[in-house]
Amino acid sequence: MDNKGVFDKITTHLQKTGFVYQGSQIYGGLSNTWDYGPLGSELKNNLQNLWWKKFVHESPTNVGIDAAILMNPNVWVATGHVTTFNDPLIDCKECHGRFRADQLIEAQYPDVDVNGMTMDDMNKFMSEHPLKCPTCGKSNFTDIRQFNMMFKTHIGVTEDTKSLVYLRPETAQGVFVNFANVQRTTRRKIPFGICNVGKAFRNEITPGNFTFRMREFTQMEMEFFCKPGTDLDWFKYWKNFSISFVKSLGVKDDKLRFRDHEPQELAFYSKGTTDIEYLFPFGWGEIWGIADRTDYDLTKHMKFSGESLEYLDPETNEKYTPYVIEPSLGLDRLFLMVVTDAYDEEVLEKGDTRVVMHLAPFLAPYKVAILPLSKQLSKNAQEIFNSLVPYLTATFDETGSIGKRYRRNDEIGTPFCVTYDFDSVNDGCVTVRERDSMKQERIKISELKDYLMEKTFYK
RNA sequence: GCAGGUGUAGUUCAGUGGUAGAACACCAGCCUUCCAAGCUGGUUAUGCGGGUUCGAUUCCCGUCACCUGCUCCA
Repeated sequence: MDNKGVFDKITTHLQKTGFVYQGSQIYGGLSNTWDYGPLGSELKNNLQNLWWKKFVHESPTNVGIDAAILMNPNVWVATGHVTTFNDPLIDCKECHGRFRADQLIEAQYPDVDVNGMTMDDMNKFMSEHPLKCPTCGKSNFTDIRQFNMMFKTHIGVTEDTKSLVYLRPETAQGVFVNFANVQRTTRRKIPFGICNVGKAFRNEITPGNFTFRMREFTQMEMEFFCKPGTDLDWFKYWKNFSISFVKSLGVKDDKLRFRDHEPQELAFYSKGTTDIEYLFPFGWGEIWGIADRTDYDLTKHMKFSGESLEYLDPETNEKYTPYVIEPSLGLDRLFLMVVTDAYDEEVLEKGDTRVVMHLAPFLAPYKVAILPLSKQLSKNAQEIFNSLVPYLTATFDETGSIGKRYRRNDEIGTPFCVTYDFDSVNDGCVTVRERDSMKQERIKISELKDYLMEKTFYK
């Protein structure tokens, strides 16, 4: 089977089993929006909580915040998002190809400095200097149209420019504008990090590959503030910390790699960026970007807000603007990586196949399935279910043969199946069947909770 | 946004200008009682909106979604 076929199977499986649904499905859908179903939302929450545990709870330096999606529009003026990310697009009227005007001018007139040109400048330049279409070679373009990747909306009832606000294109700025608040209220000393999780919105021209590139997505970001000059050491530290977190989720080592950005592809704010990439069926894809953002953001916010965001080192009395290391992670991509890596079709001895999601137990939507061997035993099995759910996510299934119910749970990644049989009534034991090995062992019902919690705990 | 392709049960596929079929899945009952068994019964579909026609799931137009390629991706 080719890679495309594999990815199709995985995305179909996710939709069939209730991990992910197409958005607004009964209305014919809405392009590239996806809803997480009962299983998917559990898995997504698990990933988010583990990240929070590692980066906030277990960290001696870091704290977390939950910043608003809507921000004062001047935030995005300060960061350059309003001006810099207006892509000047033109279409070739002959072959309908679409291009960025600045890139065409730069390529065909290398002596011209396009960075200083406004949209009007470029339109004027094009009328005097014909541009050739790279595809068909003709010179017949539309006027330049601006394309900004930020979603716009309005506060209040009138849709005038005064009330214009943007949906944040990244969660990072919610941290930067709160840098001084957090530092003061938590009495943090540099170095320390602030973590923020939430939705971000980018009006991409072409999203795609299922949930890999969406217009609405969840970012998990940390901004780690450190003294200038120590930034490279911290960059290495958080790069290694991040990759070890990804590896702890149980994905295959040979499908992970670091990729350093070439100098010319670095974002305007970044001194250096490394991506952690995963080998998806459609190719290597970025999961996590670790960037040295220098003092770019704080400096800009000081300039545009007029507020000081400098840090006074209480020991040396030195005053400086901190540098920032940013490990920035797409939760939806982490999710897609985990489920892609876990999906497997096994051929069994009898020649039939089973679909198995080899999810790490601590990630599984359900840690355990409670299965009465017969419907006559449902009442007792239900009591076991009730006793476990305060501690673990569990599911209960009494329909179909026992083998069928094992398969159903294999398909959604449930690591343990507990069968209550006719002997259980007398000996107080149940059969615990493990997903990956298909091995079974008898466990006392009184010890079941501790047994399962131990086996499904993230360390 | 452009070009090409595709839309029929939950899934995979048939089929037709005149009552839309199957397999698997799902539900119920019987049977069975630790890895997709069997029997019986049952639920569920022509993406949406127009047009042509006596009649459209089928032909035409539009729209929406998906796939492939291009453009884009802080």
